Amino acid sequence: MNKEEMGKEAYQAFYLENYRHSLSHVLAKAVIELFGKENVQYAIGPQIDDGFYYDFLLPRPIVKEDYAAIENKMREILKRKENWTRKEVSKAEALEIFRGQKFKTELIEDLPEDETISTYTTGDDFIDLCRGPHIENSQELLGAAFEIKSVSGSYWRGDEHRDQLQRVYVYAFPNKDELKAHKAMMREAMERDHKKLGKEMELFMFDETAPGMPYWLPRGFKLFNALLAFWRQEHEKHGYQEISAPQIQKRELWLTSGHWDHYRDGMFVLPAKKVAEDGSVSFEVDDQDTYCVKPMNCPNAILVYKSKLHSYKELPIRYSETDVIHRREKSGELNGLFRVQMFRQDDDHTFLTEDMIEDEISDIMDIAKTIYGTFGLEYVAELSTRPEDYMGDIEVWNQAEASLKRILDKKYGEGGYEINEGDGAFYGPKIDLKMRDCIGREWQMGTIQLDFQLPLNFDLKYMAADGTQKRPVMIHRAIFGSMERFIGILIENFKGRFPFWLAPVQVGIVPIKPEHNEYAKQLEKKLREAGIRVEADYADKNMNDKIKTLRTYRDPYILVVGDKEMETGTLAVNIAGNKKAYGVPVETFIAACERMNKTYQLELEETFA
RNA sequence: GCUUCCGUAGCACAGUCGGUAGUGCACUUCACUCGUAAUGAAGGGGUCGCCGGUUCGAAUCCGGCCGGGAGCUCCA
Repeated sequence: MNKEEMGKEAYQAFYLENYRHSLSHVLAKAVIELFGKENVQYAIGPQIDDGFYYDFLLPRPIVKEDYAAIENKMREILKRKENWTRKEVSKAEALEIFRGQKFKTELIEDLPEDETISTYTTGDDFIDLCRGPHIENSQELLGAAFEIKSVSGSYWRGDEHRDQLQRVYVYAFPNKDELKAHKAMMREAMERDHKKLGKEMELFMFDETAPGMPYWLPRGFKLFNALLAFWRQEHEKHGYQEISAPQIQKRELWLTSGHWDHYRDGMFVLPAKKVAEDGSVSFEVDDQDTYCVKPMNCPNAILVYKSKLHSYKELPIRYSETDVIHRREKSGELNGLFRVQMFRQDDDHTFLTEDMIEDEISDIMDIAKTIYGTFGLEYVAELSTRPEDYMGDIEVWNQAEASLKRILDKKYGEGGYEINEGDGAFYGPKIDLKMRDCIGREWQMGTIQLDFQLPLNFDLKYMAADGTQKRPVMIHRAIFGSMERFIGILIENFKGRFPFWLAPVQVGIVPIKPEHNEYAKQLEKKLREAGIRVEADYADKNMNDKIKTLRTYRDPYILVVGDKEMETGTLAVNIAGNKKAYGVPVETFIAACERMNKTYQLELEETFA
């Protein structure tokens, strides 16, 4: 195919892939030349969004000091201007060519007997198993810009029980400018890092004694509460009722729910205290007195549902819950607020009849649209179907999956969503909502899960119109997913400059001299009475110091008050730490703040007319 | 859990060849009373993550553990 037939964009994408993929062969060749062919088992080397990687099994770890040598070797190879030749071989021939290369051998063995196997030879000493296509001569890559990004571990075929390989990640772009732009983007992402901003803005912290369990600091908790208040307001409109329930419960409950069997590794368990006859004390997991810290809210919502008999007329019943939950994670998986062991879901469990499912899920999607839209976030739906370790009747699963597909087809059009086969929860299929932040990263947030299993385990019922008792269906759902993770995403998405309504403290006041304190106090009072989160610095110190601190906190507005303001009753407003507006009447400013709090608008107002 | 890197004052970091610690910001005090990101001076603050080993001597070398980052696997 050529440029004309493919169209410009497709051609560029093809070319980029071809470049990256070909460069990955060059990386493998370089590593082999540096380490010696007999010492290298090379696995696979695909292209990725910003370059490519290649997995190797090597006699020693590759360290940073090796990067330059590898890059130089790659450049040296390109300068040889070697020809790349494609050759089709039989399975037997392929096995012979890659004798001694266990990963290649395994790949070949897994191919069907009649598959056409192609190899690419670069120069006269390097051959790789590859579908292609590739460049024809190394000189085509001479202009390409590449740089080793990092080296890390990865499992052969993603299986943690198999060989752990060293994965060499390389940035690769057609030219230096694009590489430079990409690195600038990476730096931008680093600057947005919520762990860095969270510390700077005093939003949250961690302590070694509680790994993965965030402490919300005063400023951070103001933000947290503002977010939750918004969430509550939206859900109230849709008939949600909030409950709160015990944090720990006897093991018995988790046996009934199935979590003890399916989720035990993820639970913090409190063993029972045993006192022997000789007075010695031990702790054991037993049937009676062992408690589990809740990893999920569902069983409690069910107990609340079960506390009385419900009529079909009451359904759907929606019990929402934002209690703290705890989940044990493997040590290497924790990551700031993105992956924690203690968090709050914006959870809900809805009890309803089968024929209500479609309307209900449609309603949940409307809520999601409103809420994500408030933050300006784009999102896509992803359907996850029956996993291997599923519980329950396969027929029920099939029906549930079919109905979810129907809803998604209706909402987003056929093919307007993704399907993730086998990735559902053990109790039912689910729809996940994934968003993209303003620098293009994808996050899993909301989830909507159908559950036919728990109503069965807990023998749930409702009184149907015909006077018989029937079993309700359950929906687990969350829009933010976890409040903690969502706030982490928001910090990075907004780079700490939150929309006004969400900012921890919305207005900071800086009196220039102590004699302006009295006026500043009146102003502070006025703002607070208007429902605006405000702080003022009355310390006897240089006004520049005060401004600096409030800018670090990223208060949306900083009001500097001095003689002029006192005389005229107006304000000097520092907007987002950057622009300035002078002579703003106090009432006008307050009205703007109240408006932003009411409408949840994204943009910070800059003119106060 | 695995691979790899890291852990020095509240924060950001320096610390050579092993000889019991420094800088900047922040904090405290004094002076300055200031118009939008660093006023000046003085001062306080550290069992160098924890435990053990090597050594006359360990922030430094070795081992284990705890915590953190980047990935893998898993997940909200």
